[in-house]
Amino acid sequence: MMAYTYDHPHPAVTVDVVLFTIRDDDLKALLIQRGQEPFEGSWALPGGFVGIGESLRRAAWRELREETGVHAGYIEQLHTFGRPGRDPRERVITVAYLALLPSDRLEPAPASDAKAAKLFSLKNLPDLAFDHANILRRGHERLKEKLDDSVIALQLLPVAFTHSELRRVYELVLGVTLDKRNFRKKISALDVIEATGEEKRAGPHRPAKLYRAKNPHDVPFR
Amino acid sequence: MMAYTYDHPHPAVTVDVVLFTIRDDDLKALLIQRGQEPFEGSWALPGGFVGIGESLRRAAWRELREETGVHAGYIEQLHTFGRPGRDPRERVITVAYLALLPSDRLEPAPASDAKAAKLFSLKNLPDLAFDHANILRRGHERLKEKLDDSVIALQLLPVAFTHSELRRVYELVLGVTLDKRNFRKKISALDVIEATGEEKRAGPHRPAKLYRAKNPHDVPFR
DNA sequence: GCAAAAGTGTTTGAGGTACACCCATGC
DNA sequence: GCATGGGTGTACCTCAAACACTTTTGC
Repeated sequence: MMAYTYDHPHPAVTVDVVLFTIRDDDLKALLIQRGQEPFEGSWALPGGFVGIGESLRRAAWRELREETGVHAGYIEQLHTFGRPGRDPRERVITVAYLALLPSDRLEPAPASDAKAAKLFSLKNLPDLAFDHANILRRGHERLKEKLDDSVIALQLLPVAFTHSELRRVYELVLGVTLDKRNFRKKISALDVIEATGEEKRAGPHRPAKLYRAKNPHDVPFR
Repeated sequence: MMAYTYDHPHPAVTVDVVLFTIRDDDLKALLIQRGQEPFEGSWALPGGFVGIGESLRRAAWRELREETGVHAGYIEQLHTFGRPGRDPRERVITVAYLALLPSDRLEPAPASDAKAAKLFSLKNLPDLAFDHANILRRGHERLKEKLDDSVIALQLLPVAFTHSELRRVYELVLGVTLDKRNFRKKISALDVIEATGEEKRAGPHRPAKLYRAKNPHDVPFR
């Protein structure tokens, strides 16, 4: 067993990932069931220790992949949580990340030291380990803030999507209902999507036009 | 000499503080001159290692005080910077804080392992150690963002201030000039300041009414 | 009296909100 | 033919931006 020695005490540094997606007409967060103490068996955010030569963002991306099989699309730093005592083992400072992924690119597959990886509706969350409930809440708040002044909603949709689907993202994240016509006007003013020319038939009603992001920069890592 | 041993490598965790104030009709940042390697003699943000049982915010506040003699008023977490190699000694992850203080409550007094502590105009910054130039830039960006949708500007003013002084804070931080009448209307709509009844005489012109924050919560730690 | 900043309203344009009907389809 | 969601336009209101003159003082 290797040992690492320092002349002053060092906290441990972890990353944790709040990943949101939309599935079954619901905003969901990806959680894992811990396979180790502390909090063995509890649900928690995917995350883990930062490698000593690894960037924080890369660690977040790696831990998410290792514990859930999910390759994050969009990912941004959220906040750093370091209250002494938040981890019963030792002083642990965690850098939280917010990640978004369209449901069609997400199939949880528990691995590493997770017993299970599952999507949970925000309306029906289990108790979470550590201070993860708080981190998740902050992730949701950040997502709401960003939705208003950016095209981040495209990160939660497949490559081609209908206007209704886009509007539904806003409604689910913000927890409101939006006027169809006003929403079209707003999106049109942003000038960030364009019709693909295709249509989507989905039931006994007029088919919906499909759209895509105009600027590939709005949908990185795709 | 004590030694601290762990079974996997731990990065060091520091805090760094971007403190802004307004002095001599200019937006200034507080910097220290390093008294130790690495970057001995270089200018840098005040900051240092987080105590093993100390919260991040408290560490930021303490390091600022120890290195510059300044007791921060407003302080909020900015971002965490952890690129491997940003510190030549070892892996160091730093949690940056944004702090604001009215000039009348700030008298830099170098201490601890700083050779000097001084305010620098943002227009005339020296080269900075580590990635501190980048952190400082992010601090300024955050300050600009927050100015628009909060009453944070009050953190940069003395208890009583004139309308012109308040407007000048916005102008200096945002780097624009603002219309006197429109600005009054905007502030009035926010409903966060009230006249003290006093006036300020400052030269061969009509005296200006003095104002203060209505809600003490807008000026915490004062 | 003159120089200097304080103080004060109105007009205009843009953007957000409220609101109702026809269209194309599957069954 | 009917139920279902897709698609469209107008009126109103609020807020941001442009813009000029009078007031009070120190010298």
